[in-house]
Amino acid sequence: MPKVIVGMSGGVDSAVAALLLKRQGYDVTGLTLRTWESSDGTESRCCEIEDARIIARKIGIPFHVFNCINDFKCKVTDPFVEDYVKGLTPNPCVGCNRYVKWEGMLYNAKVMKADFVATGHYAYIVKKDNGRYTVQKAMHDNKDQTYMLYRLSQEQLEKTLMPLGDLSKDEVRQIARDEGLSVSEKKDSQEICFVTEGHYAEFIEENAPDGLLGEGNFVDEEGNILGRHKGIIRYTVGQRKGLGLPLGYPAYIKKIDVSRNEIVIGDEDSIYSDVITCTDVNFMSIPKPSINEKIKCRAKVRYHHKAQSAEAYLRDEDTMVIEFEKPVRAAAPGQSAVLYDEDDCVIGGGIIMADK
RNA sequence: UGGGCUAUCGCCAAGCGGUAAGGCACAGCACUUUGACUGCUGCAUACGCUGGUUCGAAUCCAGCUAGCCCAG
Repeated sequence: MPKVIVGMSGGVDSAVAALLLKRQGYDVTGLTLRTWESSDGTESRCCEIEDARIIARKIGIPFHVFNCINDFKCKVTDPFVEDYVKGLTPNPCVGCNRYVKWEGMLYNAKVMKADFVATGHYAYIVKKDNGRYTVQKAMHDNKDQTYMLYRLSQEQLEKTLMPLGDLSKDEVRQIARDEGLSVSEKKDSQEICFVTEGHYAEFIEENAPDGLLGEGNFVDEEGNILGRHKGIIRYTVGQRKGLGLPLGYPAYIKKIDVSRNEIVIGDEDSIYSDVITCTDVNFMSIPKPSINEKIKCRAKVRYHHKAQSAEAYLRDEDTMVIEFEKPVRAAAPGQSAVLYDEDDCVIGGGIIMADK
C-alpha cells in the first residue's frame, strides 16, 4: 500500500485528512513541522505539536516532529519583516507553503521512503491534459485555499494528496466528531501564525534590523498633509481603520511611499486599479509562457477575493502584467495575484509590485 | 477700539419653540490559514457661560466669554 506523510498542524482539517487517507488504505504517518517557538515557549498556531500527537495516537498512526525553525525564520519571518520595512504587505503563508511546509514534508517523505505527502488544505490536486499538475478550487468557495498554494512546484504537486477538496468545514468537523477527535470543535486558525493577537507591528519592530522609519505624514493625492502616521509598517494599501482621519468620507490608503515616508490617502474610488504588475511569477497548469503571450484568465488579488476576468502576459522574464476587465479594489504590493482558468484551476501567479 | 458674523459629540454638520438627524473618526463583536475590506452594534440627559420669556428653549431676549471677518 502506498505510504503517505500527512502534514499535521494540530487542527481539525489535517486531522481529518490523515483519518480519511488511513480509511482509504494508505500507510499513513503523521508529521508536524516545528516552525516556531516564541519567547514564552508557546508554539505557533500553525503547529500545535501536542494536539497533533494526540490526534495521531487516536487515529492510530506513527507520528514524527521535524524541526524547521531555522528554515521558517529564513524563508518566512525574515522576509516578512523585510517586506514590511520596504512598505510592502507580504503574505507569509504563500512562501511558507512552498519553502517550508512542502520542503519539509518532502524531505521527510524521502527519508521515510513515502510515496506521497498530504495536507488538510481545501483544494484538489489535478493533472491537466498537458501533463502538468495544478490545484483546483475546492467544492465550497468559502473554504477554497488554492490561493495559498499557487507557488508550489510541479515536483511538489506531483507527490501531494489533498483529501478535503470536496468537503465543507461542517462535514470535516462532523467526521472528526464521529471519530471522537478532541479537536473537532477547535476554532479555525486565523491571523498570522507566528504573531499573537494581531500585533504584527510589534513583531516587526522587535525583529527589524535597524533604521526603521518612524512617524510620517498622511498626504492626499496632491501632496497636501492630512495628518501623521505611526510608521509605514503599520499600514497597508486599502486600509481604512486606524487612520484617525476625519475627512467626512471614508478614507483609504492608496499608496505607501517609502522613499518619502509618506502614506497617500484617497477616497474609495481612488483605490481601484485596472492594471497591476507582478514579479516572482510561478506557473502551474501551463509552462512558462513566452513574452507577450496573452493569457485569458480570472485573477484574484487577495485570498478572499472573487476572481475577476483579466488578461495576463509576461512583459519580460520575470514580470507579469495583469489587465482586468473591471478595476480591482486595493491590490496591495507584496500580496499575491493568482490566475485561474475556466475550470477554476490555478494557472499561476506572482507577487504584486509597487510600480507599474 | 468701532461694526458684522459664529459658537451643537474628537472633526464636519442638521436643527428655526415641543422635548438632540447624519457623515467621518473611534470602540466592541462577527467574518478570516496573510495584511486588509466588509457587516452588525455602540457612541452628546446634552446644544460656549449666566440669567430671562414660556406649560415647554439648542431654538426667542439680555449680558458675558471665545473665535472669525471688515474697518483703524
